[in-house]
Amino acid sequence: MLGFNKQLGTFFRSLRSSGGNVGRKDSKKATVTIRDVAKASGFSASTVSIVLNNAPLARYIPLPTKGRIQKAAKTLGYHPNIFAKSLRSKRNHTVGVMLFDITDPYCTPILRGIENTLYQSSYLPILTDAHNERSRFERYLEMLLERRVEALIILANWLFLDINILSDLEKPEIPTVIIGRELQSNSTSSVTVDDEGGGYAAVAHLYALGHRKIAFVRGPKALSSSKNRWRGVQRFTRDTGLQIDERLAVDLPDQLNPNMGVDDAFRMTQELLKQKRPFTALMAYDDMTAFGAVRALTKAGIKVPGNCSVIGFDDVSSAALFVPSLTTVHQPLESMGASAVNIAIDSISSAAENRKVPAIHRKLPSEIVVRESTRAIP
Amino acid sequence: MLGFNKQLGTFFRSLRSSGGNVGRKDSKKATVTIRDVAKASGFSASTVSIVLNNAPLARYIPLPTKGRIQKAAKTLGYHPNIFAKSLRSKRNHTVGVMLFDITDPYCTPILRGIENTLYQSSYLPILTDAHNERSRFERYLEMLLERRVEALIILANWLFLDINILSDLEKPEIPTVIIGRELQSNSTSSVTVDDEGGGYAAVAHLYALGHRKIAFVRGPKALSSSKNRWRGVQRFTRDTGLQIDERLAVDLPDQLNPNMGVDDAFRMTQELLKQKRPFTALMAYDDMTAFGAVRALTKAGIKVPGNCSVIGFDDVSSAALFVPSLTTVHQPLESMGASAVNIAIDSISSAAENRKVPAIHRKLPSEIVVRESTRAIP
DNA sequence: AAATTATACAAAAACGTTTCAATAAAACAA
DNA sequence: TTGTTTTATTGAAACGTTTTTGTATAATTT
Repeated sequence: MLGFNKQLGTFFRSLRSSGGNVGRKDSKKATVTIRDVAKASGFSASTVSIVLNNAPLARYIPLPTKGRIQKAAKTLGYHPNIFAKSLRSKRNHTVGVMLFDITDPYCTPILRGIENTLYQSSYLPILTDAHNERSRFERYLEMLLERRVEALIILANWLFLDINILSDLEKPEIPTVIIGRELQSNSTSSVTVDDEGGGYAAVAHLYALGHRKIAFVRGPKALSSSKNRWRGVQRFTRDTGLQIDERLAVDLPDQLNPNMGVDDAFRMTQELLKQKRPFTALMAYDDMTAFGAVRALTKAGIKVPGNCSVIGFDDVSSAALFVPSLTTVHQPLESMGASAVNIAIDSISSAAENRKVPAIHRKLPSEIVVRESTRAIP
Repeated sequence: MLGFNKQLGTFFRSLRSSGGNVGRKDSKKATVTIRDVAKASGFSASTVSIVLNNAPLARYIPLPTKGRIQKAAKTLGYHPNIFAKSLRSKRNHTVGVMLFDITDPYCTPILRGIENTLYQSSYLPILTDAHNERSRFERYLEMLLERRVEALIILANWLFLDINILSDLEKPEIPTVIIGRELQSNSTSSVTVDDEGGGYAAVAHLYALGHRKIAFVRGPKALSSSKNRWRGVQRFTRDTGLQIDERLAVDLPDQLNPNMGVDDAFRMTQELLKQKRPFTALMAYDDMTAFGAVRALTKAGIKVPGNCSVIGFDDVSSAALFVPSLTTVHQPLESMGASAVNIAIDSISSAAENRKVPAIHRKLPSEIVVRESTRAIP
């Protein structure tokens, strides 16, 4: 606490534009530079740089010298100018994080994972949000590349990712990892969750509770996660012989706003109910969809989970708060963010050493978390 | 779509490390610099710089010259090196955004507002998240200052802000605006919402619906927003003579995790119920608190809003999705973010012109949004 | 004793900009 | 004509680092 004030105090002073270094010749200098430290310590700027960065040559510098330099740097409140540093080293310890829609609750935990892991390596994220607009994505991509971020982490949430964007990403020679969308590319890494396994586990859960008449509100057809989750369901039906009534399976419309998913799901569920085909459980594409479905069911006088079980996917933070709290397939979002950062940082250092490493594709397991919205058939 | 590929294509090429500029002498250059443009266009680097930046001197440069330089820059795919640029100009079009907990749903819309407004001015945010840890905040503060961000925007969500942090912020000579906490400081600007007015409106809404026996789950005592909202309630009681039973007013414990607010509220509401003092409405500190309260009420067999109305505060995105959807006091979060950025950018340009302007303190009105969780007394 | 190697430091050359001061030509005024 | 201003362009000096190369001195080996 106290140490902070002292430490940062001198830092601020050193950044201040009023003359910090008294007693020097004309002394109207704004910041304290490496040369100031050199003069104060009695060594040259080169030596100071070598000592302060622990460069290879620092091996030859005796301890007393190091000590004096470090002391001088500290008392002067020296902080290297990051622009000059980057200009030389071409590195800036910054990565670009590109979201497609920060409004999507799916983002937040991933962001937390990204930030936390970056922090451990003293990297800082520059955040951009494409608002689901392609042109905005491109603009941001350009801005980030101009800034020479050392890596790119792209959050492909709820994204109708067309092939072109992928190919655009191949061009820049900068480590890139995309979260939530697997590419067969060997220049862009990816971190995904096992959607198919999750879909399988979700129906399996309902099945185990005795449900046989199950309705499905699938995600938009264009979404790869939607396809994969459904593939898991189909695999389960093959494995067990469970019959799916296709008339009880509807698709959310292709649509850019993830939060509209709730309203869409609400409507689709109402239409499902209009058909008067009984079902005892409903599997939703994701949690937002599930929220919409529960709302429709409740409004129709169908109790959840009393008369109908509902299962979601994602485990967004509000899933646990919902009444009834939502049984769902948990995605390890924070880990995904962490994973992406680890891949990115590894790539950065590989590139720094001129080692070529192929793209990494990591698929994390999902895990079902049972809460109140599903119940065994009486 | 097509234009993009062409544009960015040359950009990528220009950043590539394989020799981009063929035909030059030894031609193993990694990037295309301003001198390349100079040679290609037949003018000097100075002129190129002046033209491309529209510097004051550009006034004297005839159009044909400008044209040739711009063409050369474009065909070469020249993009100025931002480090060199910043090294000279001491500006980098970057602001630091410091959150105290990104997990707090209150953050997201503000972040959206910040990002969107920055985008308009071609600024980019560096995102940090203190995880409610003081030491982490300090570390991040130092990192951001080292990077010479041009301004600081601090999101004081659910923060037990001690005086020291405030005073620390006074030191750096960099425009700073804090969201969610008003300071009397005249060096740090602030953007807040009218908590007192919101508290007043909330209780007024319940009163108008006929409720007279109202329970309160107040926020942690240390939180200024908690105090201010309660002050609004008290003002209302003075204005109307409404009686508040102090035994029906409880406080959330001081605690760092905003999402734990739900559990805390759940417990506190249960204890409220144990007292067996009847109440027909409950006003919660914020939406999270309200979620916890609804859960406790529902569990105790008390229907919301049938037997008890509940009102929240904040209007986080899940408030509308909740069943029943939550009546709450809407904070213009996105506008708050936008407002903060506008203040910050204004301050930056004032500082650039050596104009001293005092800190700005903006207080935005809140607005009640009526949904399902409140109902008139029969 | 001479030759070699290890140690300890510094000078200078980048890195890619922007900007100030200088220059030269052209235009204008006296 | 000469002197002054305006227009058009440039060389060179920063900006603050890091890194390479060079040069002493000291330590070690032959």
